[in-house]
Amino acid sequence: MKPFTENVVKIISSIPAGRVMTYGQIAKLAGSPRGARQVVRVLHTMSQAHQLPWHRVINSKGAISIKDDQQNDIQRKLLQKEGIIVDTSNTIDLNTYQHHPNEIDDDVNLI
DNA sequence: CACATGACGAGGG
DNA sequence: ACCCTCGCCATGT
Repeated sequence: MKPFTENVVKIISSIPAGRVMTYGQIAKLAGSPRGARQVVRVLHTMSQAHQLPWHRVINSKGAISIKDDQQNDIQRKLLQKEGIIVDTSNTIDLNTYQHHPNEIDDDVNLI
C-alpha cells in the first residue's frame, strides 16, 4: 500500500466513536493538503477490507456527503447511534464533534 | 503516456 | 445562505 493511502487508513481507523473528521482534514494530515478526493477513493477501496469507521468522515461543512439516499441514511443512523446529533439538514456541529488527533482527550480529565 | 474517476473544497455570483 | 464552476491529485486502466 502506498504511503498516502496507508496514512489515510491509519487516520480514519483512529477516529474515536462519537467524533468525526473531514475529508480535507484527513488529506492534510496524510500529507496531501489538497487531496480530499483521494480520501474518498480510499474509503471506496479500503473500507471493507480494513473495517474502517467510514461513517465518521464528513465534509468541511459538517454535512454527510453521500449522494445515495439509502447509504446516506445508514451513515446518519450510525452516527446517531454513537450519540452524535444530526440536524434536519443532515449536518453535524463540528465545534462539538470534530476530532483533532493531537489534542488531549477532552471532557473528563480537564482539571 | 493520456485520460477518467471522485462521499471534496474554496470562492464568486 | 444557496448554487455553480473550477481546481485539485493519487490511482487505475
